[in-house]
Amino acid sequence: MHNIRKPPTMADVARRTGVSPMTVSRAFKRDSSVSQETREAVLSAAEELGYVFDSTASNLRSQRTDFIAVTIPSINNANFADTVRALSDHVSERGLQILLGYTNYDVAEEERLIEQLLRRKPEAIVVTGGKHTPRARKLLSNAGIPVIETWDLPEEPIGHVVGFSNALAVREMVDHFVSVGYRKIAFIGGDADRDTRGTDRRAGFIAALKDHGLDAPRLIAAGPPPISMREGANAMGQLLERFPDTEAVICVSDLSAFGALTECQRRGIAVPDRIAIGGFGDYEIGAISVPSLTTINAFASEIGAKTAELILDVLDGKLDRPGRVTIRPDLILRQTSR
Amino acid sequence: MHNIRKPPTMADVARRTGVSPMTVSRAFKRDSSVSQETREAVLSAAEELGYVFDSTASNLRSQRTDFIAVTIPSINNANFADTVRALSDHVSERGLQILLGYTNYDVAEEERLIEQLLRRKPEAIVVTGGKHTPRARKLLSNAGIPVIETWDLPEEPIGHVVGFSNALAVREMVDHFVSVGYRKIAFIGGDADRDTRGTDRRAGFIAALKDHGLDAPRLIAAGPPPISMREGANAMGQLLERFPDTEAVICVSDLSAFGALTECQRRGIAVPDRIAIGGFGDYEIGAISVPSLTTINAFASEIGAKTAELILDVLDGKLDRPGRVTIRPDLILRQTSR
DNA sequence: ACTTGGATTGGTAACGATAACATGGATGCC
DNA sequence: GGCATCCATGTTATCGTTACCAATCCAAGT
Repeated sequence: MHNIRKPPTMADVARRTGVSPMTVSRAFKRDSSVSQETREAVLSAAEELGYVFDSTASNLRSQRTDFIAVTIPSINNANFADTVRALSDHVSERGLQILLGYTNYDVAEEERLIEQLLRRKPEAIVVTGGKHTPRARKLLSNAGIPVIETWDLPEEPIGHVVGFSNALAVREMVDHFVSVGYRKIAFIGGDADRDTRGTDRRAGFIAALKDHGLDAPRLIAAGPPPISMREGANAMGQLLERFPDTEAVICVSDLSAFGALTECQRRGIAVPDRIAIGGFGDYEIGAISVPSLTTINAFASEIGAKTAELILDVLDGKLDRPGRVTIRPDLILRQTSR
Repeated sequence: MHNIRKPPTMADVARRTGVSPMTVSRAFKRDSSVSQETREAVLSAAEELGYVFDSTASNLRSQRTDFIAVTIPSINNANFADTVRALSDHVSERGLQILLGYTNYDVAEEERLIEQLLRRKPEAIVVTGGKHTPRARKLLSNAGIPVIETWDLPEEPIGHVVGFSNALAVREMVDHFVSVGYRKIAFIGGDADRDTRGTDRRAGFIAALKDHGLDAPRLIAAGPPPISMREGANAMGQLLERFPDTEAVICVSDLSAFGALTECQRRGIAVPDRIAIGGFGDYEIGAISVPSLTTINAFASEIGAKTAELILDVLDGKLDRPGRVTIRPDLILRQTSR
């Protein structure tokens, strides 16, 4: 027996409780001043009526949505997922909710997504990376809310930044590889410029080799991002055929590095004795695989946590100028390299 | 030079274009009847003013949010991510946007999340799994929107269902393992009942063994979910110590199966000659690892796609009674088993 | 010339909550 | 006791868009 009538509103709850709608509204907030007694009466009346608080009305009137908009390249990437989870955990304590979208590693898609997200009037917007279309930059600048760029250190930040230099992180690995004697070092990454962090990593690789007086002819393009295990395996196959004397390879992520490792295993090529492998991102697989992967920990969760902290500070008015949190990635040496 | 004035509204755009606000509203919709000329004039005036459409007002007045609420146990799980991505891709073509939350494998958390999501007035809500608190069930039933339970086949569905039987899927693997001669078969899964799909898989495992006249004493609890690679490796260690004569082990997911595999590799135990391993979920790692993992493909993306289809049909009024889409998981035999 | 009908545009009120201000009563302090 | 203060609650107007209905215009048909 289900009446098909309009769902109850605060006015209905108010009537039933014998108070004004305003009091009902207050009862549903955490901190507003309502007597304990009244609050309980209101809430139980609401429960009886099956009342569900209507955020849409609240959002319009109060000009607050308690949304934090977030864009990531892919929803299916453990690094970004870690960042989002940490971010979500921290801001949800304050009643803020993540509104997530993914760009598929495409700045045009990112622009569309940013526009769509801004229409929802979030309290702040977090974007992954520091490269955007001009219109996206403009939209973000004019949004009138805190903008946080992450996973990168843009030269001209739009607002706040919580990130690290992808190029420098890879350079650290190159430096180490050269210091232990590797000279013929290759890089496996995505095509062209879609994944801007991947592109930065490759650029860092080339620059680092150059500083050691080494050329970088061994660049393997593994296809359009996302570059995952399968692409890594294929790329390793190409590398072994085109440059069989390669001594070490740095991959754009642990996923491709693991794929590359398995290709070596399939071909009976000893890792690291015949070829060393380095990854990026400190994914769980790198710690567990046999042999375990040398990699770079970019502290994905910490990026999320720091971003949350920054957002809360800005919303509390505790920070009036653009914040810049620099994460220092860590080189983790494991079994796939010396 | 940044004026701190109120952001422009449709009224401002209307004034500048020399039309009524109503016409501006129409120009921002896809199909409304406005002349091409007028629409372009409105849109360019909007761009000049830096006008951003305000969904919050639209949502309230039109009583539509174009949100599809989705709950998943963990944001960091490739299976659920695949489902959400497919779902998102299909519904976004119709202007619908995913509003995602995660429950951390906890029904109490799920209840809180469902309540929070429903306040946002989504057009439909998709939940993972078929086990909920009584209050969560009630909230969903009374929400007045389509409810879709996924990744499970609940006995008493709340509304629509797009899923499969976790127990039957595992049974298929058990049947195969028995048919090729394994008898001493173990199961690695999470503690107790938090991950209800994991629990169903274990129950299916026990029931299947029983039907073959076999006992199931080899149940290894790998800790609270999520059970990932590390937990799988630890559990395999326990298994090898407590039941060294085990011939095969079925793991609650490919992640734990891979962890288990690596533990064998570390201990020099031959897979599958000394012990066979089966996983669940057909994660990429299972196809790439050496040896590759025998697993069950539950068609995560297809669940998302079918869910999207179902939602669109219901919203279009093409489906008036509860839909039930049953996915048939596929046993994939690879190198970790006969 | 006059009606008919489709296409385009406008006017008005309303969605359901809450910000801002007001009020009545209890409490505290000198 | 008198006045300031605080607490709990009420009143009114409003957030920005769009549903609903009305009006206008022009082309086509009789």
